[in-house]
Amino acid sequence: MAANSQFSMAVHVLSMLARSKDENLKSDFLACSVNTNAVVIRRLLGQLNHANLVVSQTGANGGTRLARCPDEISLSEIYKAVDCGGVIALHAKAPSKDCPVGKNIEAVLSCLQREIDKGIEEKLSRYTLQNVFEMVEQGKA
Amino acid sequence: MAANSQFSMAVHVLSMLARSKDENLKSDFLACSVNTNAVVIRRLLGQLNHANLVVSQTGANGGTRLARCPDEISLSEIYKAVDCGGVIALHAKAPSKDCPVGKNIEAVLSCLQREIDKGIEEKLSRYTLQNVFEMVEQGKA
DNA sequence: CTCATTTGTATCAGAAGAAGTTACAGACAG
DNA sequence: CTGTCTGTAACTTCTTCTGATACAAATGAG
Repeated sequence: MAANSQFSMAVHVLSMLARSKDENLKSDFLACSVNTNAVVIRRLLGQLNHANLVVSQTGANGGTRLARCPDEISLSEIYKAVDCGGVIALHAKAPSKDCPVGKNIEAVLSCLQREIDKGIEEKLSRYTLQNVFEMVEQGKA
Repeated sequence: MAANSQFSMAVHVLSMLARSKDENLKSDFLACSVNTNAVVIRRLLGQLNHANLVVSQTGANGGTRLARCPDEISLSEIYKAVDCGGVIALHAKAPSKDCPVGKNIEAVLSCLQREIDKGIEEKLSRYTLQNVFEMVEQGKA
């Protein structure tokens, strides 16, 4: 299970919130649709809240709703909100510094990583939550 | 430790092989530079061999060398050779089919995933192993 | 032919990280 | 005040990657 199923969950949850515009949705209800635990959802919502994508409310009749209109939320914002740690993971353990390749490879790779991440965000920024929501509603990708 | 440190290791190892053109390198030696275990390297080389990027030889004086010139190996080939399972992981457990969003979200997400992967591969295909090798040699990314 | 070397795999133990669970304090509507 | 929710902490699985040991098969050297 990769670290970035977070992104999938986030888009799922946000689509649900987009669907019920101004109504507060409860973590329990969301968890049911995503087929996971309510606490997992709350942890995720915490990240989305931190990124100012959603607003939560405690207490009776509490729950969560979008902080903005769905067409003002780009997928790249969602991607950045959940920390899904890049495409290319650098070496787990640092390579040998005694080797001419090992000494420099990390710098080259992290440069490449930045460029790829930039590309992903550029691509994701073309879609809004509204777009996704509409695709889901039409039952067609 | 993400699944795609495989890609980093692969680029590292292939750079080493590019460096010592026609000489067979042993998994033990490579493991030392990458700072990992020889078996891990052999597992990785197995994938690269399967993708026709390297050629291995058993027995005394055995080892591994590139199957092609470094300027004929693009990074996107390396990316595809190691199975680093895409940027967006789909839901771990399938979402609820009773929910209008849960029912369709996976199709939309996997469509998005394909598009992003295509973008990554397009970006990676601009670089060859030769390019990386040169950057490493110059000690500059 | 025999032997030392090296890959290719299988298998298992350990580490790390994510997900699921339980529990409870704090906020808030009625 | 009471019942309902969120936010968070703490703990237990579960899964996946890595590391390690072992050994058969290949192969070059003597």
